[in-house]
This record gives sequence, structure tokens and C-alpha cells, in this order.
Amino acid sequence: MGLPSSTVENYLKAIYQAEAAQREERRLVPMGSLAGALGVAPGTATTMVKALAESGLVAYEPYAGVRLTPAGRKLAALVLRRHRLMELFLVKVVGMSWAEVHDEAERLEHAASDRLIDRIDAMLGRPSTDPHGDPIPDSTGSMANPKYQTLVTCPVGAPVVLTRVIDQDSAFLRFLESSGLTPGRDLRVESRDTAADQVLVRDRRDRRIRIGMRAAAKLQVTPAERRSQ
Amino acid sequence: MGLPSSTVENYLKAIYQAEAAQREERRLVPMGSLAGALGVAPGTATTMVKALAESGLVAYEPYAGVRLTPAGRKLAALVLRRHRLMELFLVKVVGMSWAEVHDEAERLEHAASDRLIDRIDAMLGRPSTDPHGDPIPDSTGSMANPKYQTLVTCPVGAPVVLTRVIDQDSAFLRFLESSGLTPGRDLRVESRDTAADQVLVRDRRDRRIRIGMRAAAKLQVTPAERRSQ
DNA sequence: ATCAAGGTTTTGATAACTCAAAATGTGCTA
DNA sequence: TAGCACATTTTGAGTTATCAAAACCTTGAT
Repeated sequence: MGLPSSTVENYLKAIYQAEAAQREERRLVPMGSLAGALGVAPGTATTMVKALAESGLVAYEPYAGVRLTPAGRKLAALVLRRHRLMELFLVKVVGMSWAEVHDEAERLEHAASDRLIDRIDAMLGRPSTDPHGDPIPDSTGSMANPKYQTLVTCPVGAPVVLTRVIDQDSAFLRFLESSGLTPGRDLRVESRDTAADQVLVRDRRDRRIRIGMRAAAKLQVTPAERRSQ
Repeated sequence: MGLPSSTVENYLKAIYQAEAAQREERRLVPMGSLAGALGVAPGTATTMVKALAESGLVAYEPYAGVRLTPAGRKLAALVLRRHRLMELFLVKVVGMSWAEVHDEAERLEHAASDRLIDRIDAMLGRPSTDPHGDPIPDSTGSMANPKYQTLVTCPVGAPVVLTRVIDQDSAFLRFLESSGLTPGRDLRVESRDTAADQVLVRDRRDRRIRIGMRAAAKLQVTPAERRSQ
């Protein structure tokens, strides 16, 4: 068949991300969560997934769920590549805000040619991550996928760098920006209080930032490099 | 109803351009030429136009043709605005070639938000024409539409400036670029030979450029401003 | 082992867009 | 003014993507 429609691209992308989100490898994505992620009725997802299975992009096990085949995974990665390069481009070159590029890229990713994407990639110096810290697959569809700690799991007191934000919600991103919680920031968890659902974070200038556990879990970090000061 | 689909946008744009292309005002666009412009079967165009008429975007007269209403004209102009700003952006900012941006813009024009378009507009300094010299409608949908002479109609010997190119075909544009026939160039028609289907043009450095009448008619010009040399 | 509660699939419909080919209208020519 | 050539519309059908609701599995709890 011809080019995948943008509907197909969205299904593959959603399956890819659902697979990545689950801790355990080799588990199937349930139809319900796929339908939820795409905002369609469950039966719609079933129908579409059966069609994807016909074209060899996914493996479908009735009543169990769906998984990408290598071909499907590659296609999905290329969609993600277009999405993430587009986001970075909109921020760096067009000057749009971190919080508003996701929805824009969501539409542009289906319209941009490979040629345009490659130009953008070159313009940006073949970047490895997008504005949220998400890794950008290369043009063959392969991508580094490091597992980070989060503000909930990292050691208290240890200096860390905010590396990746796992949420594209615009209001959440605006909050983060206004709190100075953007990728690249040096941080330190001062304390956690599960009962109060609070994480107290200090930034480089020792300013206090308080966030809930749920939000903290979305902020991934890496240990800070030792640095003279 | 909600937002116009990209199919609707394409129909409106095609009708707009067909109206603009015909010399006489107030004439209807025949269904055949509309279908031809959109690459669909005639019956398809009829069906779609009837739907557009239902939503008040066009006036449809069976067996006669179709015409935009003011509402349809405004929508069409905004599509054209998105298209032309996108083309200029791709050339100026992304560095794509004159010849390849049309098809890219054809897809992106339906995916770009007003917000993105306005940023692009601002980045480019609120330009009035795109890379082919086509005027860019403003955000209210109004647009200057000057009538130019062409290399076929302008006086022989008079210095002119190439102002607008009425053809988006990529091969044609590549030819023009390699011949130095791009908007802004100073030219002079040295002679025309209808029998031989030839127009002989001189550029500023007196280099000879020969093109056919059909091609020459696609190149619109304005009288050159007097200039000391 | 059975059943109820869950999620999942099926079924029957709908909307938007399209085509091929039959039917129809229009206007020019003789 | 009769009729032909041509454009246009209609008809019947197909594709893709969707939903609501009925029917159906699977599983965990009793």
C-alpha cells in the first residue's frame, strides 16, 4: 500500500509510546489504553489495529493487546523523529514557547517531507534531544533510550540536572517554566514527604520550589557532574 | 460547522485562483476546470461544490459554474496567506530552493496554526509577496492584486523588472533559476518573433536569454524605475 | 467450578470523499 | 429548429475512519 495516513502514523506512535511507558518489556499494549491515548472508542481501536496487523506493522493478539513489529517500530520512530525535530525547530528557530509547540508539532509531523525534516535536522546541528529532553531518533529510526531517575527516586541532597520532562500538557509546562524547572537546570532534592505529597527542591541559587509527588515523578534527572565553584 | 477540512480549503483555493486567472470579472468557474485543477473526477467536484454552497461558501449555478461568496473568498485568501507565507519562510529561513517549496507549502498550509503563521509573518517583517512574486493577503484576508504586463505584452526595448512568475511547476522554476530569471531581475525584451515562438530577452549584463512565448507569458514585469548608472 | 465485573470485539450506522459510467442538459451548427 | 457534441449531473458503489450499543471473552473472587 501507499504512504501511511496520518491516522496510521498516530496509532503507531501511540503504541510506541505506550510500549516505552511500561516498565516491563515484551508486554502487550491493551486496546483500552490505546483507545484512551488516541481519544477514540475501544471498538475503533480494535478495527484499526486489525488493519495495521494486516499490513504487518503490528502483532495483534485478540483480547490481549498489540505490539509493534520491527517495521511498525521503525515507522513509529520516524514519526517521533519528525515530531521532536519539529518541536525543537519551533522553539529554537521560530521562537515559539516550550509549552505551545507540542500541539503544533502534532499536526506538522504528518505534513513535513523527509527533505524538510532533514534540512531542519541539519540546521539544528543534528540534535539528540528535543525541548523536553526526549531523545530524537536518527533517520534510520534508531534512538537512544536511557532510563533516568526522577525527582522522586533520586537521592536526597545529591546535586542533579533536570534532563527530561515526561508530560506535554501545556499548562503543566507553563508552570514548570515559571518555576524555573526546565531541562538543563541544576537542582537538589532537599526533602520528600510522602504523607504531605510534597517534594522540596532547591535550585542553584538555593531558591525553594515545592511540587507534588505526581509532578515530581514526571521530572527526570541525571547526577550532576562534579564542578568547581 | 467546525473548521474547514483541508479538502474544503483546497476547493476554495482552487476556485479563488481560477477566478483570479480569468480576465473578465464576475464570470463563473466551470466545474470541468475546477475538477481539472484539483485532479478529481467532474462528478466529484459537482458533489463537493453543492456541499460548499450549502455552507454558504460558494454560489453554485447548475450547468453554469461556481463563484465564491464573500465568506468563501475570505477563507480562500487566508489559505493563500498561509501558503505564501510558508513558501517565503521555507526559502528565507529554512533555505529551501525556490523550486521545491510549493509542494511542501501545499501540505503545511493545512497544518499550521494561525499562531505559527503570525509568528512567521512577523519574523519575515510582514512581507507583501512570496518568492514567486505572488501577493500575500493580510490576516483579514484582503490582498492587493495588481495587474502586470508580461514579457509578451510589455514594450520591446523598455527596461523592466521581473516581478511575478505565474507557474509553480518545479521543473519550470528550476529552469528559470538557472537562466537567471528570478523576481527582482532587471530585463529588457530585445525582440519577439511570433512565428518562431521566441522572445529574446537581455539581462542587466546584456546576456541573451531565449524563451518561448508560452513561457514568456508566465513572466510578469513592471516598468523599471529610472536609475542612474 | 461458577459468576460477576471488567475489558474487548462485533455489529450496524454514519460522515466525508472519491470514482466510473449512465443519464441529462446546453448551446452551436447546419 | 433539429440534432450533435460536449460539459455537467446523477447514480451506484467503494474506502477510510469513526461511534454507540449489543454480544462476547477472561479473569479473579467466592
